[in-house]
Amino acid sequence: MLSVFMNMAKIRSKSSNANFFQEVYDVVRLIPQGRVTTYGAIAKFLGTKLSARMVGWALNCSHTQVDIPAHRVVNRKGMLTGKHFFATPTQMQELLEAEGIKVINDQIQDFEKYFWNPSQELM
DNA sequence: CCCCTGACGACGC
DNA sequence: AGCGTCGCCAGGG
Repeated sequence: MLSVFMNMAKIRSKSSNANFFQEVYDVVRLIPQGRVTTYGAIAKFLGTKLSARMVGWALNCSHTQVDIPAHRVVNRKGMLTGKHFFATPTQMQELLEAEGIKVINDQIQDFEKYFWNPSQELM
């Protein structure tokens, strides 16, 4: 948690490529239950140098780590493009629905309502 | 070292 | 409103 602020300072000076996984994980861990955010929002929060692609890539490497709620990260349209990388193809949707988020055809319903913007919420 | 490949996103047509 | 292109940047072949 607090490391996010450390990260912000770090990034402001110079972001470390070696630790940017950790920076992504820290932000993802802060996503409240029942809320979702996007790859791009995380990338922007961490400084735009990290393109949204890199955020997805970092999450990919984290699929072993259990304490990362990666299911709360979707693309900018609210689609579950990463569901393929979970244990089962339906797990991501099941996790979201267990938190009260409705998903139809890999698309989160009322996405704007659940969207959590780190740049805005964390300051 | 060059080329390809992405859990993405902005833009143009 | 959809689809194609291109920029993004780290790894792998």
